[in-house]
Amino acid sequence: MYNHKVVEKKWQEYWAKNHTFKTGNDPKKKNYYVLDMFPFPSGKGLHVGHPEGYTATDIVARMKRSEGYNVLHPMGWDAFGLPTEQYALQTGQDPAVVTKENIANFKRQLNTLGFSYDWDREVSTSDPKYYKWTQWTFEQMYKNGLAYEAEVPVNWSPDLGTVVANEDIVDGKTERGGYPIYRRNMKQWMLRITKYADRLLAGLDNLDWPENVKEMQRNWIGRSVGAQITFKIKDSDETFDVFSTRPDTLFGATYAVLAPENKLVQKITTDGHKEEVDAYIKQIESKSDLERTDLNKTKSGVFTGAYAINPVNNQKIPIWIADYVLGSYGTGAVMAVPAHDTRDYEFAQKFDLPIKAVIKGGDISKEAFTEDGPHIDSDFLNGLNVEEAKKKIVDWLEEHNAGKKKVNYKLRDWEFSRQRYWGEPIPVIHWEDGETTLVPEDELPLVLPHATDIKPSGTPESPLVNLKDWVNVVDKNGRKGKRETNTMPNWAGSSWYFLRYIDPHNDNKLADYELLKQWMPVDLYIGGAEHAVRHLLYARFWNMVLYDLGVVPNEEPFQRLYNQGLILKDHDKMSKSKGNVVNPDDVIEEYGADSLRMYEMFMGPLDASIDWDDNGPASTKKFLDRIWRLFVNDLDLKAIPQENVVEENDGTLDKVYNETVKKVTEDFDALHFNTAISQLMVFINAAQKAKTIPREYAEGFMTLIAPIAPHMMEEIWQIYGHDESITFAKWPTYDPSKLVESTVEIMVQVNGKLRGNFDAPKDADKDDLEKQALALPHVQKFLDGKEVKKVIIVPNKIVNIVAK
RNA sequence: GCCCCGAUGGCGGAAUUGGCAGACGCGCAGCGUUCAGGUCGCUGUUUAGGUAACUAAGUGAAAGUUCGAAUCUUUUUCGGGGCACCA
Repeated sequence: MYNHKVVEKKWQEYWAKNHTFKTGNDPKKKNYYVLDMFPFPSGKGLHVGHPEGYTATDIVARMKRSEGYNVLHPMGWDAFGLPTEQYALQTGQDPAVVTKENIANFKRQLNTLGFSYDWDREVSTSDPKYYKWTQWTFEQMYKNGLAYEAEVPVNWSPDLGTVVANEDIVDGKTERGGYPIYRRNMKQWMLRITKYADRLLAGLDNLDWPENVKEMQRNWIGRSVGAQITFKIKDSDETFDVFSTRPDTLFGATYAVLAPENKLVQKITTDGHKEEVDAYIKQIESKSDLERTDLNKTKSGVFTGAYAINPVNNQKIPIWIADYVLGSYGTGAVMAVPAHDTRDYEFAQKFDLPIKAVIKGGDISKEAFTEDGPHIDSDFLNGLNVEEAKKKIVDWLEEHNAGKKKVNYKLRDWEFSRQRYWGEPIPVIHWEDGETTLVPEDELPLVLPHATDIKPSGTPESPLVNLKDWVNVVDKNGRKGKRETNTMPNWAGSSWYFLRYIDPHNDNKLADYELLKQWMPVDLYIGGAEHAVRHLLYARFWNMVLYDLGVVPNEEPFQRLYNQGLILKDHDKMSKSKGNVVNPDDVIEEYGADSLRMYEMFMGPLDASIDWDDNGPASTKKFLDRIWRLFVNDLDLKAIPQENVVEENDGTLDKVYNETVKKVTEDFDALHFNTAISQLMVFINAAQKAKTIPREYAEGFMTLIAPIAPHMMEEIWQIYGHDESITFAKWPTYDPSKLVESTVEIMVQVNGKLRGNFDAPKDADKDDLEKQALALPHVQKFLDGKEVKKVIIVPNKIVNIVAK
């Protein structure tokens, strides 16, 4: 009887000992790079969601090896990060030690699943040999003006003791922990990702990615085209710019609004309104972002007492401040056209500001009219529709030096500083004379010093500030300086790990250019949809920067991307607090890794979120046991092939075998594992009924299913007398001539309803088919008393008789 | 509020181009094996009527296009995901 505990261990040891999955480098073969999103090694270990994507890539990797490719299938660790630091803090441990333990546990678990990783290429983002190159890339960015320090409004989380990036905020709260965030001005390291906005947008078009992920990135980048318009302030030399996608409505601007944080506010507010304005600003500042959005269910704002001059008609319009105008987008100021913008309309209604229609259509006594129509009351724009008017007004603005065409993005520069300990030190020194320099390249890596007190400082400094010996430096001229104490976010290390796998031990370069050229871009990248924006946008940006530096050969790193779905329990996400977590260790113990792998692939489409069925692994185990009994005769001393597996082929299984080879090959390539497995079951059902099974077909079947259930297939392969691992067994091919039969079944319909069928030779004459169909007694019954109007014949499929 | 995706038996899901709806598996029922249970093998399983052949209905709902619709079009309901004052 098959014992998964013994056999799986046996082959896992065999693969490790023989380095079976060492990346091939045969120049005669083509290369294939199949990549998993590497995990964050948390203390909880793997849950059953991890193996889903990992099994999918493993199947593809094993299939490609069999098809004769050099395959790169690596694994590593996204090892820096806040959760480890918090856990270490709570339990009084060193994050480095915790990380090491967690990695060991993850690696053990991955190995019990039988994944075919090339462990000689393992990387960890917290390894100084690795983050040397994270720091090196940062320095290149700094030298090229892509990394800079700035006093910017940031998302401060007092609970996490650090700022977080815009990308890390969900529903106004931190993505990790769900803590409130507050706007606060802080000096931060920033990466100029906005410079790449257009390329990040354009590059999406040629990628084989899920459409929704592309759409999310497009929305995140948020490109919009409009005009920047300059307004003068009445009785003042000051001016301000607004951005608008609807410059054509300029004649309908009846007031202007500045963001409360706009610096101009203090300058222009008149004495009579100062108190009110200051009170409003103060109220806004004390609220978290979430409260601010709640607050804004109804509009709020105050008048500054100042007026702006509309450049197109020299009318004076009041300037208000309101927090529905964001300081961080566009120019932090808008011209308000209440007649044709719903937000401005709501505001004008509340504060009784004038509403002036400049486009015909709609009823502005009820709501804003935002659709297209001819312009009215707009001087030289009258009669034009929106598109024409936009062009004309931009020309006019440029002619009169009052504005210009402008493209704006929602994307903002990447906030790159974290006030925490467990991350890559930013390799920068601030000198007493105000100069800022990089740590020289030949001194990299700048190693994160060991620290015992890693409590967040609650200030813009990280816990590193307490390590005086490390922080304080003196140069050769006796000039004193302090090291940057902020660390990088853990998105840094994960933005380029796929490059390091290609040349993981290189001490002189991030990776060898020639090797990168051989392997990049990644052919297939599978991971969770939660990384649709952040990781995938950062990684594309990082790779583009390296591309511009001539370090990597491709602008886009991931050619084909796929998101696996979630595995649910009782129609809900698995989580410790709900107590519905399934541990893969338990499933492997009871049913074996092969059964778990197969079940997760058989559940349904890879990208669907599906409920975990507790007896799912039992059902795939049952199927695997059937395969074992069909092919293997267990004798007391030794297992041998079953005697009905023979050298001769009686032809019974020709069709189903060739169909199986075709369907499984195509389905694996398309990542349709659930239907591939059902076809493998169809073959076994047929083989079980057959008197004999040709050895060629038996072994071909083993090769097809080995990527899903590698342990058992290695064992059977060995029983069938092979000395080598099934890993490199040649992938079977099919004979198309065996797929078609000489006779086909023709379905007969009367008025579209199925009434009978008959067998006919393939590609039979249409007239014959019609005659035979009409002659069927059952069909005759339905034609009784009716006149045949028309007969439609689909060759080799259907005859439809239309009768009345 | 806006954008995207989806809805098929008791359950998970199959169904190239519009052409036999429900592959494959789970579950359930019956029979055999077994002292018994489990395993294993066989049979049945969309619903209604009928011993059966067969008939009728049937892919969230309503309408449409077509000889023919799970598949295409329109409207609508529900579910999931994303964005959310982005001017």
